[in-house]
Amino acid sequence: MTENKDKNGLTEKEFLASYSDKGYEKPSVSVDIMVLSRSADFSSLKILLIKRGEHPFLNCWALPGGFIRKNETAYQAASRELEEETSLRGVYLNQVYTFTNPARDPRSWVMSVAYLALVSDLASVSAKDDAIDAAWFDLKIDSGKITIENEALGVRMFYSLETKQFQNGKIHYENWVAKAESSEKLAFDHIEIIIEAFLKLKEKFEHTDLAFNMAGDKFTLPDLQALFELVLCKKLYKTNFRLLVASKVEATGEKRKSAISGKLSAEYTYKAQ
Amino acid sequence: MTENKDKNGLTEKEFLASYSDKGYEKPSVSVDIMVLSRSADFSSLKILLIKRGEHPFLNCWALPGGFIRKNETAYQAASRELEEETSLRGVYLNQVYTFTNPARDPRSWVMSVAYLALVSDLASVSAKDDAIDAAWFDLKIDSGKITIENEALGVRMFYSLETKQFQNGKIHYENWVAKAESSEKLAFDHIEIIIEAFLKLKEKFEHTDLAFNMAGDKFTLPDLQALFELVLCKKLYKTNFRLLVASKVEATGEKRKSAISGKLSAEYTYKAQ
DNA sequence: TAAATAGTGTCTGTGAGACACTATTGG
DNA sequence: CCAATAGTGTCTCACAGACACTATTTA
Repeated sequence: MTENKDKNGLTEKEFLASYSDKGYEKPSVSVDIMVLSRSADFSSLKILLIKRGEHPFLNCWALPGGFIRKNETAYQAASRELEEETSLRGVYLNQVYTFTNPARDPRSWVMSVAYLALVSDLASVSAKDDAIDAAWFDLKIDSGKITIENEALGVRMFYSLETKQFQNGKIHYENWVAKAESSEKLAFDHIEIIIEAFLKLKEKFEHTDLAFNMAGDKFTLPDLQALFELVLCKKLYKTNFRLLVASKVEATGEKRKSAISGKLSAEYTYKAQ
Repeated sequence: MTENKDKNGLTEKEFLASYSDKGYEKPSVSVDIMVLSRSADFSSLKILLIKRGEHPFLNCWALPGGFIRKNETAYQAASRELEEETSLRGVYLNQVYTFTNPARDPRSWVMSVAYLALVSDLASVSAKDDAIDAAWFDLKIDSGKITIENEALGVRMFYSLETKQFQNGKIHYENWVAKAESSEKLAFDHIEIIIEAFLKLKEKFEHTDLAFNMAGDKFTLPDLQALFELVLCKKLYKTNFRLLVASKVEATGEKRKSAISGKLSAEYTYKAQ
């Protein structure tokens, strides 16, 4: 194979030496990261947003992210940006979807590889670099609407969701399309990224151990259940829930106050299979 | 917002007019498509490969695909390439994963957005453009190995699979890593794309209606079951299988020979919910 | 006529969904 | 002491897994 010559009589080595891709127009490729956590009392989901200091979408809130550099993978870029902007390391980080609408960035042709990061402790973040204007927002996604707000900052963004039918081959799908209802809006197509990442999270939450990336090292079962209910957007039955997680948790022997109720509960840790 | 000026005193309009991204090095972005079908008698999965006529990987077999153009989405690019290379239109086509290893293409920095396409009829493809050297290969993925072969062409590619442990946040995963065991190999990292796409297909096959994109307009239940067994890599029980698909199919009233056994069976069509 | 396959009946175990109940504890 | 919550028992229903059996038909 390596000895084969192409129609111009070049070997692979010769071809590569002479190869140039200067002729083609190319896109920029960025990563955008949905960093998701929960409030200390397990009463709401939290999403990390960064205030843009530059055009376009100057002063708008946006997902953290940045451009992929020449000698790194998208994962490495997401990991690097996450550490630069939040000092977070070693957290759950996974590719969600790649957004390629050529009109998604008014500057130029920019694609974005979306990532989802899960964090258990809010405090581990905002410390670092105060030059960057970052803040945790409450994220509420329920039937028909998305609310993203930070009361202390007086910011509230509100989207309504329509279900839109479409078809792929023989399969009929329903998808959510968000429409901004507030004057403040997220930058770019970041609301779409949030929807996609949240759907993926929901899908995996019941059948994998994702929850334990958001629960903290030690937790009570009432608190863990509250977390599941936040993500799955529905009430769970205590008995069924405890059966579900029974094989994945281990009692520490300690008792402590549930964040959610202030009553004493047994304390557990995650037990990897 | 649109009236705000940035630190250089520019409005968004002025900023965009002066914006240039010429300074940054950018990757090329391609789409690669795993086109999957089945043999007429439902006895094996078929994958469409194209013989490369250029360096690198000259004369190697590769997934169909090509570069994304400036004013299209990745989906449109995949759709266009699929039609150009196979004349297929309107088939199931879905994004799988984005591969970004900077070393995946020896020419230069090339990312690839992988797509999975499902096709019910082999014949609908190879007709078109005979300048392109395209062929259907048998695809067998079972415990520990992948075989991709076309007996008529005398081509057989063989990979062994190792399960590799890795960790993401608190979650421990197992992933498959393929190692080529034959002299002929697929181009680029296409074996990884095949693995990823096949895993995604398996995941969705039982819980969505993907199967009906590969079954054909009319089919018998024994044939449909054979298809499920090919994709899920395991034998199914007739009773349970028929219960599973009962609500998704509708008898046409006709009887016909099962492709798999040559015996008369009732004929069904897909009934979308 | 025999071997193979289409098609149906039914038993099992598992897990989600749903209540009811007791034990404990903070206010 | 009472209201709220931790924790447990158990019933139901849907469904996957597993056999056994009858009906049909090709070879």
